[in-house]
Amino acid sequence: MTRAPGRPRSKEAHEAILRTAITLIREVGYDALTMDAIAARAGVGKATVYRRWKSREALVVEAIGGIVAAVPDPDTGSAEGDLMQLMRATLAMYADPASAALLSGLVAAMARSEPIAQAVRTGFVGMRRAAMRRALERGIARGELRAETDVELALDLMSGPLFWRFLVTGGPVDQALAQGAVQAVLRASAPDGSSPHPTEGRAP
Amino acid sequence: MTRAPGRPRSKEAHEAILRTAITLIREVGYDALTMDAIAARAGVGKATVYRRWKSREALVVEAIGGIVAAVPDPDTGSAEGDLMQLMRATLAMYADPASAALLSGLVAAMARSEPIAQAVRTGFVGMRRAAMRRALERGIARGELRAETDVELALDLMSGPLFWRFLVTGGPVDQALAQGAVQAVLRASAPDGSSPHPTEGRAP
DNA sequence: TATTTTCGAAACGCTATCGTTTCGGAACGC
DNA sequence: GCGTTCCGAAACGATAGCGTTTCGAAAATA
Repeated sequence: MTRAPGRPRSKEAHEAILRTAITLIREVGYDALTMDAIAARAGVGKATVYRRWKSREALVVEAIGGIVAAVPDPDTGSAEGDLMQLMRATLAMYADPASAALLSGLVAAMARSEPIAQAVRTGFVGMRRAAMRRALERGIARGELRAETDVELALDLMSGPLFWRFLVTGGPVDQALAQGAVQAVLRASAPDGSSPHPTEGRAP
Repeated sequence: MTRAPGRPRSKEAHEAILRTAITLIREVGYDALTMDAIAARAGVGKATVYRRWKSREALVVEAIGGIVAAVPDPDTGSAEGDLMQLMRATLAMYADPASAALLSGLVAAMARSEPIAQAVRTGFVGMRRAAMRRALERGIARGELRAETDVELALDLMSGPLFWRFLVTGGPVDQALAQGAVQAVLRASAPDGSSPHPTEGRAP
């Protein structure tokens, strides 16, 4: 690895810029995000920003990748227990004003920028999704869910209603909703002849 | 009713402005929507726009109210038939690039403006929701669904996954998804002891 | 006909953001 | 110590949207 001459780029500035970008998306959304504001808030010259990223989009893509939400990876012994624990973590995200604003701010950006859409899908959304997928697959392996279960469909049946209520209907994004979605998936994918075993409630 | 003196306001201009606002939200989204562009495209002076609406937000709220999507109100005799027909209409909306762009353009606006959020909820989203609610309630009256069914939850279990896939995962918003969501609701809300009767498929 | 109001079009001054450039100084390799 | 590169800060000209105002013409009432 050759070492370039001259002063090396400041790691602190780099991280401060990414951190500030996320903070500002939370506060004002993606569309209202300006390079001037990022540089000023990060205590950095604009030239320093443009030296590293050629556009706002490129900066945001990298910043999104840096959001590493703490997603649990539970193994309670039952699909219902695992899924509900993951759903509670998602409820907490929607309940946190900062995270919620970030999400709604990114939705508009996703619709207009494919790179940003991919970053969100493989980033913090993808992490949650992967954890839920593992919980479902363990449930299938245990025989709690049918082997032919459409996992992608099941995932969207659980994540979708929360997102929909949060962004569109404005209805409560609460435990009852999470429970209803999980129960619907468990009942729909229950092995033939098995009776449901609602240990946490029944739904809808 | 007294008649004001002077030249009356042009109904044509009024409607052209509202129509153009919708068209431009589809094309560029809400954030990039400008009064100059609306006036120019509508063939109208900016003063004419500002004479009627004091802000872009007020204009958009009224324009949203004018979107009267043709929502079917089916009565096929079964909850499954009715719901699937409504879901197919929703699929068609997502499949239409114009409507889809409009929806994603409005999501960002809803997050930042409560009047706009209300207009969307009571407007074209509310119409679809009301039709689905009627289908569910007929199903309850017929005994296809339990009387204690949480109708609001059931509605969100069906609408949410489509919205989620469309905006976030980018997965297919197709018949299989609609069917999976409807089947999950029907199974979850089936009366005790009844066997499901999947006439259109099984899911997930 | 006289008066009033709206019409489309254009220009106004103002502010904000863009991406670039310049500046003196600081941090590195050689 | 020298050359190079990056640093934060500031200013640059350009573009764009804001909301308002002005203009002569058109459309209504009285």
